[in-house]
Amino acid sequence: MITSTVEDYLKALFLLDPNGKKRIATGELAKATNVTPGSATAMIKTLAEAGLVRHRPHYGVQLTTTGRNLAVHVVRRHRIVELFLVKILGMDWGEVHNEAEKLEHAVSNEVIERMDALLGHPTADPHGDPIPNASGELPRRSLTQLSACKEGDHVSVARIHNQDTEFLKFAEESGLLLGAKITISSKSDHADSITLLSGEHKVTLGLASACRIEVEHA
Amino acid sequence: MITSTVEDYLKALFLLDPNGKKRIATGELAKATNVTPGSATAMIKTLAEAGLVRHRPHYGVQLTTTGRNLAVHVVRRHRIVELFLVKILGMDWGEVHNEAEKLEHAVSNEVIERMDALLGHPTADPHGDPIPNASGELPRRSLTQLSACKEGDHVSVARIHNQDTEFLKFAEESGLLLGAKITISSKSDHADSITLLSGEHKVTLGLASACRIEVEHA
DNA sequence: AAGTTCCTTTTGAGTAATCAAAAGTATAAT
DNA sequence: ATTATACTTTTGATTACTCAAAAGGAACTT
Repeated sequence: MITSTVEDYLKALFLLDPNGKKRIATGELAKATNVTPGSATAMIKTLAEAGLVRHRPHYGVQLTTTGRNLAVHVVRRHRIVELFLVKILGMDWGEVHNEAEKLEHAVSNEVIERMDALLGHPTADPHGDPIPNASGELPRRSLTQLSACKEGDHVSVARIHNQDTEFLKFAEESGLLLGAKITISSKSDHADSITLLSGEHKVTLGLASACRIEVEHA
Repeated sequence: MITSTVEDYLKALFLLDPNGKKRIATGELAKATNVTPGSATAMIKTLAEAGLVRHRPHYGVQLTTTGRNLAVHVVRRHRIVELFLVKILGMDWGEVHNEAEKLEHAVSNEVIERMDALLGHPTADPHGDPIPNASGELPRRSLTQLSACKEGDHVSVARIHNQDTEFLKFAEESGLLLGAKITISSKSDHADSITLLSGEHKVTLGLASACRIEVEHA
């Protein structure tokens, strides 16, 4: 049986490289799963023995097709649960991530499919992250990082992939909600910041934060 | 931190004796938790060290106040989740038990309270089992075991505490749903059976099954 | 080419749970 | 009082993780 720990490692690998093209370093995986590098090495070995990853020592690790398939379903469960908690139970979008971290390992397929139907087969979770469908395919949208926008651009917020509760609270207060129409008022690579107009709000973000926000050109 | 295994043991002890008056034998606990007696002994020791149970070797084990309190909240989570799965997600009452066995360890208090509110603060789950309130108090109803009814009694089904999916399917097909009005048409202690009328259905049950059904006198 | 740095892997040890089987205890039966 | 039975506890081993710290490998400088 697949343990929830294994699911967490697979999910981490998937999120570090959704396309499965890159090789992931042990240290990267360790950081993503909050364990020491030694623990990651040990787990990589068992994942490789189970045929869930390919590994070449001192080089990197990559999901196999089997591994990716399992991972994508963990992500599906996570995102459907998140949306469910927000839409049906009325929870705050900033607090559902941690909740979903636990539930993604406990909800059955049956429950997920019922939630999915109740939600009308959604394609994105409350943060705008795409929800893989039941076959494990990710819906494709062409989004741009906010940090890559030019002065004068009119765009709408489509995704905020930052799970930090405090940041999400700030984003909400600044009117940076999903679907919000914003205008880039200025951008400075020297100052490492971007300023935008969102309704009546004038917000300045560092580029590090801005690249975690994705937008859609109107 | 309390592991989900510990929660399972506490819950089992609670369900074996909801009033906390009896001493539970190691073997009973082992059977309820599906482990070998040796495993139960080992766990009892760690529970006792954590102050969750009182134990006298070769005599029996009993929940402490702390242990009972934790247990009753596990049961609350379980039953609210069950009702939620049936009422909100439209699942079959026969299949939600196993689902809830996993979810009871994963849902937070926050989620449970929201489910509870959405369901209108229910007092019983889909099997008629009482749902403890947020303070851990069990609602009290005066129910009678179906096996203790006399010929001619008019009663209504209030609780079916048998988690076996097959039995629940049979009960449903026989019209033995919660709230169903039934009449005891005959009872034989020799034949170890009871026959009753439920709508147009005439059903005969063994007393072993009949004592797992509780009824309310009209 | 040698050295330094950074990262990865190995090693050894610990925790939480499990089981099978041996050893021990209490109760009931003779 | 002894024995048998039935249950409980102990023991020793296993699995699935974890960490800290030692050892090893790859790559960049100089």
